[in-house]
Amino acid sequence: MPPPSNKQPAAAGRSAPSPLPPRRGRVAGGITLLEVARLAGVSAMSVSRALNAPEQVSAAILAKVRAAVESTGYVANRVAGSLASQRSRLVAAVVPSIAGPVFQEMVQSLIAELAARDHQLMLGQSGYGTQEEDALLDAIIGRRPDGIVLGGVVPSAAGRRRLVASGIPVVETWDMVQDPIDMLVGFSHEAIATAVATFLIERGRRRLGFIGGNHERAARRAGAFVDSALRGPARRRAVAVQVETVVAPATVRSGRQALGEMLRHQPGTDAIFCSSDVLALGVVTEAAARGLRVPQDIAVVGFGDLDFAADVSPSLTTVRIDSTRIGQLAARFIVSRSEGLEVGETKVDVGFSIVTRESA
Amino acid sequence: MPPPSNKQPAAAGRSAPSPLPPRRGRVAGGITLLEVARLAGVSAMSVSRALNAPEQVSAAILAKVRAAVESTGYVANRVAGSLASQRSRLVAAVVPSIAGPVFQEMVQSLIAELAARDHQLMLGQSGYGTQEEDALLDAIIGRRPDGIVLGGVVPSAAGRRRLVASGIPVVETWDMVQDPIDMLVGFSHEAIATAVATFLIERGRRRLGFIGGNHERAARRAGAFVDSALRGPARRRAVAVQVETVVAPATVRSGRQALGEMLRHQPGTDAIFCSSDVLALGVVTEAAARGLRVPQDIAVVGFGDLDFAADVSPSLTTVRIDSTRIGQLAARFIVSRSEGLEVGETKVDVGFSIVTRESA
DNA sequence: TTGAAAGCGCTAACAC
DNA sequence: GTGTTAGCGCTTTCAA
Repeated sequence: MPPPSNKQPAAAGRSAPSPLPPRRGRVAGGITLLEVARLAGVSAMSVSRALNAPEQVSAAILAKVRAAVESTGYVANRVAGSLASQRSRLVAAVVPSIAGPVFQEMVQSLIAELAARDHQLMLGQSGYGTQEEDALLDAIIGRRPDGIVLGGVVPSAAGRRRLVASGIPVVETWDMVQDPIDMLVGFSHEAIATAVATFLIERGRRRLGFIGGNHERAARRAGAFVDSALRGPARRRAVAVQVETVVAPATVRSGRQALGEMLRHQPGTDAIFCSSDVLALGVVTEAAARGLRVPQDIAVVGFGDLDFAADVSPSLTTVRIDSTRIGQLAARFIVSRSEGLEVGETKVDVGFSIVTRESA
Repeated sequence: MPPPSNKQPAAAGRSAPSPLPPRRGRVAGGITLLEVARLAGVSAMSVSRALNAPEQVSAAILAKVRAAVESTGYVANRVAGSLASQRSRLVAAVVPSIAGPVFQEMVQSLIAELAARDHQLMLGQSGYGTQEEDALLDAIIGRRPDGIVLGGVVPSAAGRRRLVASGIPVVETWDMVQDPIDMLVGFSHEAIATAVATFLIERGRRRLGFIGGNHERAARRAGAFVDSALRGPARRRAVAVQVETVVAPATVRSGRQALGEMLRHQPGTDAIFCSSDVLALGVVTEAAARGLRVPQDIAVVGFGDLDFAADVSPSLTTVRIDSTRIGQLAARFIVSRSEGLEVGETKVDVGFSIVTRESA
């Protein structure tokens, strides 16, 4: 034996020059797979299999392992599992804010659908500026989630590049963008705006208004709304369209104020499309306060079909999106992808519907 | 060179009897710390330090590492980091549902506060029965988060035991329970119910009503409300109190229906305390539909001070909780704990206030 | 079906 | 300040 002999029999070491101190103390931690294996009198691998693929294991081993797990209260460390298997069973979602009820339903269905497939959701909020958003994306990528769901978030060019480079499956939602990063589940803001404009014009409205948040999605909707309102034969188009912008997140209050602005800028407005039911509720409330009758004097269309839309007075005509389906599809796409399954078409337009109620 | 020469220079091997096959193929993965280190011409540890504790590293190395990171687009793998350091920088939160806007504000502030301290939030939804909830807790424990925040969730005895056994810091919120698992940030449902009952009685109301969800928190509030309404000298107490229960989650519709029930069971009810502003909005709406004036004929008090409370008509008198503060404190407690800092008092009552507006 | 070995990518501990 | 070593707790791969 050459120079300094190895003092530590159990540990491996290069054959060559190293002092090899005794056990270096790392913190203990809880019960591990190995301990369960010893207790059950089987190998670690058998425990792992019993837990993750019970069908590959004999009944005898299964019973022993289950008993050992039961008696120790062992809960497998998924951090270690993730590192070894390169699958985290974690999915990240980024939304502008969970405050607006718009993304709630999607997040909820994401959580539920993922839980059913033994995955968990990590939730991030963007909407604090590009800088922070890119940092958030890095924090997410660092966790190597099995997928990333973007809810109404348009990443910066740099963010987009990192996303692509990471190789992590991405599902963009809410918006049928032209050139998706990867997968896509959404609907067309333009199509909605066009449909609502047509809806209002067909009902004889001619002085239209749009109230939306100061973000890109609303802006796109506004543009399409104006365009389609002013298009077509003279008898089938608006004579005026006005757009008002409110600071996101939209509130009932900002809706009330926006109606004031709208009427100041465009007196005689006889129909308003709001980019959120919350805004619409504000508009309806303010209209009542001003002695305007809804829908006789002014028609109001909201967006989201939130839970209160049907039950306020007057009930709200609104655009309904099946957000639950969006969440489900996003979850399924990601889980399937990470299980190596072929998923068919991964660009899905879930469409929308106009729910006609009293306000329009 | 002795027997089977080591074919693989980079890997260690026991000195003794093992066949040592060649490289066993694991999937490649992306760029690793080691590659960045090679590129920068420094050790892996220096890269790790440059990234996590730049103050411990010389400017020269820092620059080299930064350049290498920049050029490769390297994003450190936190799964590996978590396993090695026993700190996941992940915090889990469990709420009954993010659909009810009640927990939204807390979750939002949790996310924000955690992000500011370089932690992420994992979100779970309970409220699918004890079975599922315990499974959810195990899924969470398996990820070894740095902390678990329980929002209005009362774990089963078994769940509680596993939580304690896991050694993971737990913050219970929303409710000043008697015997917390670990840390606690909340308020007293009883104190609120008592305060509201007193508030209404002092304003001359005598036939009180309570409308709440069919869950334990609301039940506690209902009990305390009834108790304190019927306590005290005859001239300062209610002559009747009626409790109506709605299926959670509360909606405007269920509030409307509940008012109907209330008036059927207890005609002449002149004040109602709702366990959510959403219910209160329903009650107010239904009252208007029935020709009852609010607050003259019937006073309504809500709970939550949701964004619309001040802006609907009539504006809602309601109980306000500083949920943002709850989220902040919960995040701070957990992060401090996982950094080994002493946190002082970890049972905090954040209190509440009654916001008086038109409806009462 | 079961087990042994190696290693996922990082950081704690220690030595220099 | 910087590098070396071992190992976090699991799963993949391969061999029996």
